Amino acid sequence: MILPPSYYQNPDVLWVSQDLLGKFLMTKFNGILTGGMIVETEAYKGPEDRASHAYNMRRTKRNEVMYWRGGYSYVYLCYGIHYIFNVITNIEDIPHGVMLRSIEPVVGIDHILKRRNKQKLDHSVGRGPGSSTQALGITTAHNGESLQGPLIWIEDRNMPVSKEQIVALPRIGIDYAKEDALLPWRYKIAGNPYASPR
DNA sequence: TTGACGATAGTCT
DNA sequence: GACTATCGTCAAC
Repeated sequence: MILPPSYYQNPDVLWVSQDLLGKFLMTKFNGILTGGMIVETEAYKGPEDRASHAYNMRRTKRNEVMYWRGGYSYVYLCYGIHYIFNVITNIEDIPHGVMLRSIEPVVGIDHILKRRNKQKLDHSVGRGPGSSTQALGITTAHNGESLQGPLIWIEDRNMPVSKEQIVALPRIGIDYAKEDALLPWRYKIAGNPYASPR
């Protein structure tokens, strides 16, 4: 089942971040279907979150998509090398989003390995936001894309993830955000080798 | 297993 | 002109 627009328009971005664990992010570009299970996410809570591109309602050409209603992709280039994929949540003009940090490759693994320039599947193939976008072929060309398909969508495949399996940790790479850098808004599935260790 | 560090380019001040 | 929601490699432990 493809997650509907109403799912993304949920007002609680922390809940969505946790609920996305165990869901399947799918892409189909040029007829090539690839996908993986989401095992690690981070929440970004727009206006009051110093770590967010939309802190204090900052609105630029780059982050415009964050102000759309939930259910669209926000993709940007980081450190000049890596594409970062986010799911936009909440209603129009409330810039909340979930960054997808790590996936466990499941569908189209041979294509994923080719994109990642790897010989065989190991834990590093989908670990980290830059790696997971590369694995699924996502670039800034897919910024502002609908998550209802046909290019990008997220499926619920009935993979149960209990509350006890979810670990909350501080987010990564946002030291500039001062006290907000300590907020435990990174979530991962405990023990899953495709998520960040520890 | 952990830690330092360079690569690289778009965006904002 | 400075900064960045990172990754892979290499060296030391």
